[in-house]
Amino acid sequence: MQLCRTDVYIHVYPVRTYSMTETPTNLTGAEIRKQFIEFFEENSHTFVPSSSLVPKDDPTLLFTNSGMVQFKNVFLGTENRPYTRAANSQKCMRVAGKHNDLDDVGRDDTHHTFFEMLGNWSFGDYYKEHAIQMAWQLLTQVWGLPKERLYATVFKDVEKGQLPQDDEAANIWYQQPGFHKDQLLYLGRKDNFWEMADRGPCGPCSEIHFDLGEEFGPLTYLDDGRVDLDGARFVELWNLVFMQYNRTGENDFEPLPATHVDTGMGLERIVSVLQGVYSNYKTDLFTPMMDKIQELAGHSAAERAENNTPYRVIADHVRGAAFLIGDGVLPGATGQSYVCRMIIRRASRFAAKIGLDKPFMAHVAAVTADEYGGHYTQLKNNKALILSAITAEEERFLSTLESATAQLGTIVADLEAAGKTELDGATAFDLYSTHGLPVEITRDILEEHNLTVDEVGFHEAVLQHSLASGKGKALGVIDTNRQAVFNSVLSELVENNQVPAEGVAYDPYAALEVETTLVALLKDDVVVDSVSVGDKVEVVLAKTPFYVASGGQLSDSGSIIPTAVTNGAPAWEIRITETMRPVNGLITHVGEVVSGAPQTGAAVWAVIDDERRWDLMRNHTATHLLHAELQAVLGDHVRQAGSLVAPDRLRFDFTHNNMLTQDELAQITKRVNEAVLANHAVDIAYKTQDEAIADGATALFGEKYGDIVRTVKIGGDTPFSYELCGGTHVPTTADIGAVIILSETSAAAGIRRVEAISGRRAQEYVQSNLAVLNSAAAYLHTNADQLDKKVLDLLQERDALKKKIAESEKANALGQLEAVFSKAEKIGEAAVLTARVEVPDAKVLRDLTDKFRQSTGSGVIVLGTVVKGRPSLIAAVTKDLIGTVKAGDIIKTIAKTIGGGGGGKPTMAQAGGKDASKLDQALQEANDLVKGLLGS
RNA sequence: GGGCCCAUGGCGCAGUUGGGAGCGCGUCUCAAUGGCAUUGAGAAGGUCGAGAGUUCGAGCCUCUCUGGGUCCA
Repeated sequence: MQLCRTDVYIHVYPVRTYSMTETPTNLTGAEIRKQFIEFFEENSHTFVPSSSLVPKDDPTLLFTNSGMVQFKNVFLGTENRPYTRAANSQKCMRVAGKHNDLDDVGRDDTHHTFFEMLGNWSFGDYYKEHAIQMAWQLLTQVWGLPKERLYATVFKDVEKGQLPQDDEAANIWYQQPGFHKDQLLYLGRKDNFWEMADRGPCGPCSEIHFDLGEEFGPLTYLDDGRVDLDGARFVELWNLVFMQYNRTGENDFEPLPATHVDTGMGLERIVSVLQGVYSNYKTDLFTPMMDKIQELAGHSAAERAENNTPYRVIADHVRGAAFLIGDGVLPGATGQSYVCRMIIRRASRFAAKIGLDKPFMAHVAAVTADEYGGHYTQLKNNKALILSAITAEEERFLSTLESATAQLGTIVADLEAAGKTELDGATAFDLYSTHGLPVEITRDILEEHNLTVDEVGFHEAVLQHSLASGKGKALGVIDTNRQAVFNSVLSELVENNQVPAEGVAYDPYAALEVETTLVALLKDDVVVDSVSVGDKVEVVLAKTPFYVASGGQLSDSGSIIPTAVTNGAPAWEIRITETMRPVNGLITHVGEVVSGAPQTGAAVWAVIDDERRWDLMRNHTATHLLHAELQAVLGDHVRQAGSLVAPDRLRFDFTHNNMLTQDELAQITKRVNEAVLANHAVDIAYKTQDEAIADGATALFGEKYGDIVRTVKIGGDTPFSYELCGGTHVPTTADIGAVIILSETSAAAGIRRVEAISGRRAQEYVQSNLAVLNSAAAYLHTNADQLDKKVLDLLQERDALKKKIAESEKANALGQLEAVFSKAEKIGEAAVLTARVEVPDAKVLRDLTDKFRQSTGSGVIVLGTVVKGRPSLIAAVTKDLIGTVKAGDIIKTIAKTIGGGGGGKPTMAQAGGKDASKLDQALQEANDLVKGLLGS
């Protein structure tokens, strides 16, 4: 298997002459990318397609930020690939975390959010000599870069003097044909030593720098007389990393069993050098988008030149957003999705500066998709989605701005009314953090009113907000200690031959129980030999039938019991609730010891809960049917955007802009159930990724494909569902039973969510709902199919009766009032009435007081009643009297008498209490009180 | 993962130490005009996101949850 060659064949391309300023190459960016890959293919490298921008199974990274990300586990020794030499052009994103270039984008010619990194790799194959040799040949012979302008750096441990200086690399450089020996420099750890993390594989590196020439200024020199490569006239082209150590401690470097090469060269940069344009944005990687922006803005060449920054920002960000959406990252509020939103909004802001204040980016994104779709097919395949998602985000941003701007409008009015000239920082920040109004826009609007923002206060608010947010654990970051524990567990097990070199044997597709060995036990992340009842543990087995949650399907649950039987029963049992893959190659079973004392080394049965597993399989296959029928009924724009396969339900998110109609839902349900009844075989096959895609299998977003993929096909030779999928499925579709869609909702902008049940749950659901329906029909003396009409009739009847009762009660109460009106006394001009009435609720009491106030020009009324055993009081005063007597005051006083409280406005107040027997007393008090007030 | 904001009729919104659920647009009916645009009069339409709590009383206060917005990680 090992493809270890010592005689490196270097393919010789025809020599190309090249002179920097006079005749730059006419190669396009796409051709340069292609030549890079072909050059290394000719040198026995395997072309490995770029992995997704979203690193799978790597919670420490938000985005793929260099070419080696997809090979990380190969370097760590936990993953094997069928090749030892690889080359690719990797999609990268640097907008978050340690590498964050966002604020620099647009200000200069070299920074990007999204970029491509060319690289070649050796996994225990060739080393320094051939890596340098091939790099030199590609740059000088194939691409014809002038040798006198190329500088190389190698490692010297100037900081600590601990590691040997890399004379080996230096000597190789000296041997390269035409290399200028005085153009080699030794640099320290900061520049020329590469580490993946604090611990792990690392080694010296060698960088190749290019001298742009005199027009970028004179050569500058360091104190010791060496040329300063950080000077303005140099660009770093290529970094060759030579991995040879495993760092095990602060000062401990052990030699790796095999040495590796990892190189990286920014595509945009090498293209700008080869095309002789000195700005990444002037290469043909960007000019088509820049031209489109100019066309949309209607600018002249001079206007375009004046607005270089907005042009660069828009071109970069739209390109980045297109690639993100192509990899399934839609604009949203968290994680990667937020970054996608952020760059679209940032572009929108800069677009406004050049008059593009309506959604327009889809036109630019279309150019990106066309230009890059040849090499990156996901751009071509998802073009419609990319365009619609970008437009939707622009629209959302514009409407957010509109409502936030309106809010700022009232704030401005208040400021001006108060005669202030400055908006406080907290408010400015609140407009941003709560309502999404960027502070730049706030400043612009304030400026129009000759107002300013308190910048100091604003920055303080930013800091506080960031501090408050940082306290929460960052998204899914596994702490490195835990990872180290699991890595050492795995390597020890492999070393002792307790698990195979490629890790724990994983086969969730065959038997539901297997006989194996318990090879490790962990409690609180510490390896232990035995555990006891009640302990929460993690169990490692040599092989496992337990499914590890992935692709939306949840883990299996089950038991681990010893094969040895004591007194007719297993000596112990561990209940497993979840399985995990903390590091590649290692699978842990998370659970609790329910009996006995399990020990490492025991021969065991690993037994899955089979009914639950069948529920999962039914729901997973049902998900595939649903996906296929959604696409068939709604159209080809339907793409999976998330999926949950649980034992009791399935949830499927997909891209679609409108709510589904009842008709569509009915049709989809019908078709899915027809597919179930047709009893199609579910065919599982393993093939290469290329074969599967060529065969018509649906590749989902964000999948990291190995070289061999698992395909799930339903419908025989003319399949209607054909997906790449690692999940577990029923053998034939009739095993699913009925599929019932329970709900259809919105999951996010442009994404609908369907929830459904199948199998046992569907059966229970139908049975229990039918029971309810039938008993309801029986109560109403009708049949189930007439029930809805009957209920409607009853509701109408009920409403009519309620209305009638309310009217008659009100009439009755008014009648009472007329009867008590006569009891009203005259105190001066004012009529005073306190009375007890019988009414159904407090609302009628209010109606009565209204009636009183309407019929007497001036007066005070206090009414009392008892509703459901509790006393209730109301007082009302006509407006002319509220200077003398206030309804609220009366109520507050007399409410105490009935053991309650109350209040209200001067004209009307209410109270409730507990002691109904004191109601008459309270009314008498009210009468005395009012007379007293009016009399005085 | 954390901070803040929002949720009231079909839509857009108001609702002021807790005490009458309202406005505009739209819908329906009637009238004016030969008809339409339109105008006038009237009507229907709301579990105030869900649940719990405090209170005599909650759209309003407290807590939990759900959905949406927004920023930070």
